[in-house]
Amino acid sequence: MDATQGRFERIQVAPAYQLVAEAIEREVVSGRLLPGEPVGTEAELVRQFGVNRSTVREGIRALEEGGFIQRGPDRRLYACLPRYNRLSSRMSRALILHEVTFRELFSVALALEVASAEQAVAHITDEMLERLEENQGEIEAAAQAGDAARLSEADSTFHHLVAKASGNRVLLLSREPASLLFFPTTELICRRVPEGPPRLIVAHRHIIDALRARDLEQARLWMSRHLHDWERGFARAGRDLDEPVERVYARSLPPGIAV
Amino acid sequence: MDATQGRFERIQVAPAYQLVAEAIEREVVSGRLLPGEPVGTEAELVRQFGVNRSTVREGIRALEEGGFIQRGPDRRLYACLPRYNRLSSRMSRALILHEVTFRELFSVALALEVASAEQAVAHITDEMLERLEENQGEIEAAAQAGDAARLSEADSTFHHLVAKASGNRVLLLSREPASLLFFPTTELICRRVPEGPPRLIVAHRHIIDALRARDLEQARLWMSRHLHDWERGFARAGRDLDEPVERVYARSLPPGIAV
DNA sequence: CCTCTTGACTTTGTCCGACAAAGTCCTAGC
DNA sequence: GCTAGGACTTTGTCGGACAAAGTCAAGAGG
Repeated sequence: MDATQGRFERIQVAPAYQLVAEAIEREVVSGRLLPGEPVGTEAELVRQFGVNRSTVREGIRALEEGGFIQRGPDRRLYACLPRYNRLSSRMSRALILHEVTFRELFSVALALEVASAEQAVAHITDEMLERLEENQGEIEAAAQAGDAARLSEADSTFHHLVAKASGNRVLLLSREPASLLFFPTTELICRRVPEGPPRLIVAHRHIIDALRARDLEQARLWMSRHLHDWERGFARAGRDLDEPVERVYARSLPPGIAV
Repeated sequence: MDATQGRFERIQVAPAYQLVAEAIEREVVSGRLLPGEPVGTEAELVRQFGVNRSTVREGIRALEEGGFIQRGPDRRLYACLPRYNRLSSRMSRALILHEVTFRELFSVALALEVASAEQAVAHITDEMLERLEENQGEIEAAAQAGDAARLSEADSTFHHLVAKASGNRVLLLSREPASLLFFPTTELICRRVPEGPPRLIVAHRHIIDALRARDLEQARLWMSRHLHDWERGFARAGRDLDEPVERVYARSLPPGIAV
C-alpha cells in the first residue's frame, strides 16, 4: 500500500466535527468569546460552519466535555473557561483508577498545604481572614453538633481558603486533585477519634492566628502539625496509610459531572 | 410554573448520549473493559443501547475527549485509561487561560520538586539511578553541542525521573501541570545565560549523588538551589517573574490533542 | 507456490429530513 | 395588570442514506 516512494506527506483531513470544536475553542481561548457569552444555537453554528447539525453536535459534545462551553439553565450554549474543579475531579478519578495509596496522598498534601500556608502569610487579605474566621465558626458549630460530615466539609473549605489566600492560582489548582481525595477522610477520622475535632479546631485556630500575625514560622509549624494530626488520627481510626484509595470515592466525588 | 408545593424533586432525565457515555465509562473505570480492548463498532453499540447512531456518536465524542476511549490506527474505538499527561496538558492550558505568572509557577515547582527529591531519597532504585545517569550524559552532550532545546528537554526529563523515583504517583501527577509550563523556560535561559548549563549540570550531579547516597539533606538542598538558579537565570535572561505565562505556550504545548 | 490485484464487505464521517419535548415570547382575555 | 394560551424556537432523538477509507479474501499472474 506504500507509495513507490515516500515523496509526499500523508494528507491529513481532520474530521469536520473536530474542526468545529477547534474553531469554537479558539474563540474561547483567544478571548474573542468571553466566558458567559452565548455561543449561538446549533442552527446558527450549522449556518456559520456550513456543516450538518449532527456534525456540529458532535463537536459540541467534545467541547462540553472539555469544559469550554456549557449548557445554561435554558439549555443554550455558553462559553466558559475550563473550570479547575472539573479538571481536578477528572484527575482525582484518574488517581483512584491508578489505585494510589493514602500515604502518597498524604505526602503531597503535606507539601502543598504547608506551601499554601507559607504563601498565604505573605498574601493574605483582611477579607480572607474574615472568611477563615467564619469558617472556624462553622467548624466549631459542627463539632458542637457532632456532625462529622459537616465538619469534614468545612475542613475542606478551610484548606481551600488558605490556598486561595496564598494568591497562587497554580497552587490552588495543583493541590485540588489530591485534596479532593484526601480531606474527605476527615469525616471518617472525626467519627472514630473523639479527640480529632478539638485538635483540628486548635490547629486551625493557630493557623489563622499565624496568618493574621504574618508569622511564617508558626503558620508552617501548625499546618504541618495539623497534617500530622490527620496522619495519627487516620491510624487511630484503624486505617492503613498504605491501603489504596477505594473506588467507593468515585461515586461520592464532587458534584461535578455525573459518574 | 412552580408546582403548588415543593413536594417532589424535579425529575431529571439525562440525555441519552450522556447515559451512553456514562455506561461505557463505567465499563472502563470498573475494569470490565481493559485498556487496549476494543469497545466495539458504532453499529454494535447502537444495537446494545438501542439508540440511534447519532446518539451513540455524541456519547463517543465526549468519552474521547475525556480520554476513556481512543481511536486506533484503524479508526476503531479502544478503551484506555485517562492518561496523566492528557489531563495535565488540559490543566496547563487552563493555567495559561487564567494568565498565571511565572512567580506562581515557580513557588509551586519549588515545593513539589523539593518534595520529589525528598521522597526519592527514600524510594529510589538502582534502575532509576541508572536512568538519571543516562539523562545526565544526555544533558552534558546537549550542553557541549550548545543545543538549548535538547538540553531543556532533557532537564524536563530529569525532573520527571526524580518525581518518578519518589514512587509517589500523586506527586508525579500533581507536579505535571506546573512543570509543563515551567521547565520549557530552561531553554530560554540557557540560550541567554552562558553560565546556565554548567550550573544546571553541577546541580543535577549533586542531586543524583545525594539520591545515590540517600542523603536527604543534600538532596533537598541541591534541588532547592537548582530551582533558585532557575529563578536567577530567569531574571538574567531579562524576564520578569510577574509576567503571565504567554499564550504562545498554548501552541507549543505537549503533542497531545490539537488545540 | 508466492505475490499482487481486485472487488466485496465493513466501518466511519457526513448529510438530510423529521418529530416530540421543553423552553421562550407574545398576545388575548379576565 | 396579571394570567392563560398559543405560536415559535431550540434541543434531543430518530430513521435512512451515501462517500471515503480500511479489511479481507479470492482470483490472476509470475
